[in-house]
Amino acid sequence: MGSVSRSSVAQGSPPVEIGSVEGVLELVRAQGGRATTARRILVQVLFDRAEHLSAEELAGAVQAKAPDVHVSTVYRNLEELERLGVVTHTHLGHGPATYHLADRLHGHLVCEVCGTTVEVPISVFDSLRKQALARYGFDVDPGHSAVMGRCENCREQG
Amino acid sequence: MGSVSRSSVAQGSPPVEIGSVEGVLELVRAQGGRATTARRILVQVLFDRAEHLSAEELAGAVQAKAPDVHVSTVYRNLEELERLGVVTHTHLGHGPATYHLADRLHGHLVCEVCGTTVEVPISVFDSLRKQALARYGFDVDPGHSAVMGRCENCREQG
DNA sequence: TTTCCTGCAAATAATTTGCAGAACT
DNA sequence: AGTTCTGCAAATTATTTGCAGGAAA
Repeated sequence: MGSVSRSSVAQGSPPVEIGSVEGVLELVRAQGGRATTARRILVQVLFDRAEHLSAEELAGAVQAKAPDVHVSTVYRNLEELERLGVVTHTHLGHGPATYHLADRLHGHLVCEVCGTTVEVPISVFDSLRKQALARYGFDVDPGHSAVMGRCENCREQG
Repeated sequence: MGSVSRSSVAQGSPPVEIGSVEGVLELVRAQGGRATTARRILVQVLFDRAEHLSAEELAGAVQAKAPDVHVSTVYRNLEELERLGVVTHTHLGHGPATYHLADRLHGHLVCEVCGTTVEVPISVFDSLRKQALARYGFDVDPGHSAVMGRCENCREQG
């Protein structure tokens, strides 16, 4: 137990550190992938901006640094990063899917009136999770879920 | 208690009975809407088939009776019926939105592997609901929500 | 120099909208 | 008759895919 990635064994490959841009790129390389400019900038953006961003928005942010990067490239990279467990996406009701780093795990409460997303700790899903597993054999993935309803603001108005 | 819609009062307008096709159409008329063929068949289909159906699938079912009804008409009618509180829709992860009668209220567990939807009583959401309200002022709408995860089958395989 | 990646264009899927004519009331 | 609805075509939005050239390893 203890340090998972620090110990340097004789001539083993260096530990993969997933908490940094270069760490993620190393992981990509370890899987036979390559550290391209588009990829590096996308990962950088994901680290810099913690919000829920759509592929389109991510593309915009990437294009601020490298104007030629196409949305389709962003989609392909997001897919790849998701396969590696670095990124997670969520379907928030209407609108496009949103993406963020997998380590920032949380549930989503999405207002069906104004669209605002409230991030909540996954512990809020504990009871639901337990019941779903016991009664339906269903293993809830809170980070991938969007629960609809009305946010405080809209509740006061409506 | 008992019959909600049977009593015939002196000369008041007849009570709107929402539990039948004609009842729904009456409600539509009461709002200035019209009882068209497309509308009637769509409502019929919604009563007959309790499953989660996409607009496309509903259109298909309607077209079995009236071949010329267009998907866009189905979309427009679903929107209208939703406004009247007769129909509810849910976004189930990927894929199209699905629709069903509002009285069949339940939550949805959607398998992120095979796409299967498990319907669960909204009581499964009680704890989540209570916490969301107390801690975030957020009023969860369980019937509109899709919680992602893995169904029993896919859990056994993966 | 080999394989992976990218940009671009075009395809696909889901939904929405404009419009002129058809159908309810 | 007057307004609401409908079918169709075309526009929109989100995402995926084929391909030929460009770039990491």
